[in-house]
Amino acid sequence: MQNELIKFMSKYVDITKELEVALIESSFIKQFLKGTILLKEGQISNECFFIFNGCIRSFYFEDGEEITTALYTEEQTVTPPTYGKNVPSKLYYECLEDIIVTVGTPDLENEMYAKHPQLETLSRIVGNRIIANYQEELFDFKHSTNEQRYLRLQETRPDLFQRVPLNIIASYLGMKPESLSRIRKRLHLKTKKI
Amino acid sequence: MQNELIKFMSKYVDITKELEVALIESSFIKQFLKGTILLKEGQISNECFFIFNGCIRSFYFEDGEEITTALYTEEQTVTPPTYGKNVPSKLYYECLEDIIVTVGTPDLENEMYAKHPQLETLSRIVGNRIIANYQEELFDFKHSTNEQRYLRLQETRPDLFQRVPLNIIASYLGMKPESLSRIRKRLHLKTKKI
DNA sequence: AATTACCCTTGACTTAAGTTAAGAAAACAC
DNA sequence: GTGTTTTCTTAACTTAAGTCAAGGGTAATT
Repeated sequence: MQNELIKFMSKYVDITKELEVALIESSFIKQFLKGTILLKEGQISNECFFIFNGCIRSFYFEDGEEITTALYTEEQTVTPPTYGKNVPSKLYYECLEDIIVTVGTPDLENEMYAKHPQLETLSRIVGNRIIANYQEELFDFKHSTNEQRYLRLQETRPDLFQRVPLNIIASYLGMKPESLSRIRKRLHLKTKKI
Repeated sequence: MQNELIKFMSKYVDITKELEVALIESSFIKQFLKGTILLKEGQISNECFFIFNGCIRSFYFEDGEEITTALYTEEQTVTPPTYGKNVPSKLYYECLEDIIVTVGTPDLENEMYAKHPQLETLSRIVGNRIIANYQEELFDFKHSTNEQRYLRLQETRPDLFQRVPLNIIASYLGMKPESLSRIRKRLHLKTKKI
């Protein structure tokens, strides 16, 4: 199981055998059942996650309505915006499926950075990669229509449509379920006509 | 001038006197005139910037139209998504005003990280902060209307409206200049009625 | 001073999303 | 199995954004 984490990290930097052993020894693997709330609004966030298996969504309430902000699946890291900061979370984190994750905490992280400086380099590099991804996602989203957003998600994360209800996907895409339904209908008609 | 950079960094971690001196000695300060293109589409990006003064925008062409993806001003870092990667940039970076910046390169960065491990910690922490900001910006943008996006920009970066043409701001907000014009008209009418 | 280029606004029309309400369809519980 | 809840779709209506075209304003250029 830990190999997945090593594999993920190896994409970005060379992992020495020593570091690999340290990572495996220090990793806390946990399982949670579908429906588990990992973090509630108002709580302090002291945990981040790397998903081996399953799906997590983050959301908040606005006018009594759940707004889905993110959907995380295998090989993704889940770091609440308030992780390690002493401020209450605005977001809920909920397991949409049974999940298997490693759990990280600020203390554990700092301890590991002190022992293994390469890990800090790794963390910085992965961070830069994530920043570049967010930049691109934001730019793309800003300059596309709901239909293009739907099509892009189908291309980049087709699995989501097999495992997450459409109303949650609609919210994640920033539209109403009715709009998503209409878009899907339009596209089906087009493909049938061809 | 370098004090601004130190001030910026001090927000995130304690800067030792030794590091401060090293930063000041190693910093390349450059000036560019309004209209200068810092990076062109197709070029490799080997420079990042910290803005002391002025305004930079990034954009790309789509169907012959300029799409503005970002607007950077004082105390912001400008890191092209392809910075340090050996791939051609899709984006242009243009000075909307005369600017004063420090210029960073991957080589210089790595040299500094090797000499001053605290700087790597700093970089990691600032990176995490930037990630949290992008997350929030993306979530907010997804779940708001064009009018709310306009109002939020007015609150968070009112200076932009004094220094950047409205058609560029419209593009940055992901809408057409006509829409921005109508939104401003609607809002002016509302405030006058009250 | 006249010309040009650029920026901003306006109006008419088209298209799509939000809203409200209602009803299938599917999943779940008992 | 039946009943219940959740999810998904549809329709009618309202509202707002995109599109196209035109015109006014302002600053820069010659």
